[in-house]
This record gives sequence, structure tokens and C-alpha cells, in this order.
Amino acid sequence: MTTDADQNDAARLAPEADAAPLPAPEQEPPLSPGFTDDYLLYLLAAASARASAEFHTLVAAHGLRVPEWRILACLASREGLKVTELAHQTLFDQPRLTKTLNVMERAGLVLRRSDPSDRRLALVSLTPEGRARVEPLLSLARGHEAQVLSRFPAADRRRLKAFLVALAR
Amino acid sequence: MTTDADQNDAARLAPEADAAPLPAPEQEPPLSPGFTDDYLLYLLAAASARASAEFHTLVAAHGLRVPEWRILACLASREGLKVTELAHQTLFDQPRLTKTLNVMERAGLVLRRSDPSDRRLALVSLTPEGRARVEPLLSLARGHEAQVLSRFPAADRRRLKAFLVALAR
DNA sequence: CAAGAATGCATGAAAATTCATGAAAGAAAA
DNA sequence: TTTTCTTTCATGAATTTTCATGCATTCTTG
Repeated sequence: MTTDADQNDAARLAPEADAAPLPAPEQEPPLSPGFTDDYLLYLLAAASARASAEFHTLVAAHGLRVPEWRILACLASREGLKVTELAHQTLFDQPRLTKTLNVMERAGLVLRRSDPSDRRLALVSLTPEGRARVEPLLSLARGHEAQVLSRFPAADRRRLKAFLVALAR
Repeated sequence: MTTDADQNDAARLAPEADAAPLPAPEQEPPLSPGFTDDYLLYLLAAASARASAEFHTLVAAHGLRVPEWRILACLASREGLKVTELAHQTLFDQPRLTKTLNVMERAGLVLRRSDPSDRRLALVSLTPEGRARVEPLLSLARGHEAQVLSRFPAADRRRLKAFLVALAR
């Protein structure tokens, strides 16, 4: 269903140091504590990858690839971005963005126009077609987000997002 | 310095709906609220990418590529993982992991041995060389993590990690 | 104004990644 | 036990991504 990362699940959540004299009836899961299990950067990557995987299936179902979705979603609120700005926003490096934009421009989703006041700049915007394609996904994204956040009490939702903003500097 | 994603920074943190009758003295940053600025999956991706970028320079400085670091870090605590398990842990899909393991095996960092009780399984472990290469990075990783987390009060650190674990399911 | 430096984006070749599929081993069914 | 199904990992071809660099434009400075 999802992209990947949802295969085995076996045992997880090994208890801390429980009772010492336990005869350990099962020898199957040797699960050690694991460096990564408590390492912030890993937890971030895992949370991002796993939480996004669900939504990415919706993106694919709408005929878009994930990088395209990201670009369209950024442009939906901020039109006329410079390529460099958009690259920063989308977390892509510039050559990658340029090449993805080429494809999307050919597909009629985005539009590049050169800034008359500085002809080095290429300002990127959505075409009507691009907007039409991204709009339904924006709704789905909000719905999916609400669903994911529904696991947390409202106060925690704000706190969580604040953490993430702080981590992104 | 870092991999990417540290270019312009201009303004960020647009205030919510502040005062309506603001004459908006500056017209420079047209920064709209921005869908992505409050979208959980984007905040996760951005936090992960930006926070990791710093550390990734250390990885590169130690002659490892990021995927290799991730694999070694997972194996550091959990030896003898099946390829599929390791793929799940590292958030890579299986073919990608297999190919990266090929390179790392040739480089003498990891070792694949086939499980005698089920010869389909390839159990992956660190070689002494692999362990020697990853160990200093594990220390650096802990240090870097501590530095990142130092921005937050101790109670929040636990809460943040708990959030992330919950998000990763 | 004419270098020279800097900035913004594009591009090409090499490398990595993806997707579908292959092959080997084990499990289940007949 | 022989088929058939399933699981696990590897692989190949096509696509993407990366890294360094090129080209055009603007900015700086003498």
C-alpha cells in the first residue's frame, strides 16, 4: 500500500530493565535497546518518513510524484518564488529543483518567467492547471494532518509544531 | 558547509492573524502565511532535513556517506539483522539497502552471513573495521544531539521524543 | 566605464535510486 | 512427495539525483 517501510513489525517496544531473575521464556526477539531508538535525528527521520508514507499514496493516486506535490504545495501559497527560494522551501538542492521544474513546466503545471528587473532570476508560479491539480490534494493534506494530529490532545499539537519549527531553525 | 538547505533565510515566523488595520510599512517580503508553514508533514521533513544537515557534514568528514552512516549506526546496537529488518530500521527500501550493503561489504565495513536455519536470510553485522569507523561518529552524534536538545528545557526533550515515536507509529 | 567579483540558474556526466521482476529457499497443500 | 504458494534477497533497466561547473547577468570598485 504505502511506499515502503511497513513490512514486518514483529516485536517492538522492548521493556526497559524489568525484573532481573526473569527466566526469559522467549528467546526469539533479541531486541537490544538500540542507539537509534532514542536518537533525535533518527526519530525525526522516522517520524517524517512513516507519517508521510500514508499521504504519499494519495499523492500518487492523484498522478503526482512526491517532489512535484511538494513544489506545487509551496507554490500554492507563495507565487512567483525565485528558484533558489523555492529550493530552500522544498528542501531540494537547486539543480534538482531546476530539473523537476523543467518536467513540470513541460507538463503545464508551473510557469517560469524571468524577472524584468533582474534577468538572472526565474520566478516560478503555478499555472491554472497546476493549481487545479494541487487544490484537491491540499484539502486531503489538511484532512490527513487532522487525522494524524487527532492522536494528540490539542495543547500538544501546538507544542509539537513549535518544536519542529524550532528544530528547523 | 552543510549539504544544502542553508541559503537565504530572509523572514520567517510570520505572526498569526495580528492586527488587521496594519498599514504594512514594508512591501518587500510578500511572505504569505504559506500552506507549508503550518503543515505537519512539511514541518517534520524540514526539521529532519535541517537538523540533520549539520551532522551530515561530520559524517562526510569521516569519509562516510549518509546512508552508510545510518546503516552502521543501526548495526552498532543490533547485530545480525535480516536485510528486511535493517531496511525497515534504516527507512530504505530493500533493493537500495542491498546495493548499499554490497558496496559496504566490499569496503569491509559489514558482513553478510546466511542464516543456517533458513538459508534465505542474510544476516548483516558489523566488521571490526565497521565498528571502528562508526564508533567515533556515535559519540559525535550523541554530542550533537545534546547540543540540539539543549535549546529545550529537559521536560520538553522527553516530550518531543515521545511525540516523534508516536508519529512514527 | 571597464575590469573583476558575485549571484542565479542551467547543464552534463557520473552515481544513486526506483520499480518490477528474478531466483532460491521454505511452508503449505494436495 | 510433488505442486503451489510465500518469503527473502538480489538484479537490471530506466529514471533521478548529485556534484562540479558553465553561462549570463548584476554588482563593485578603481
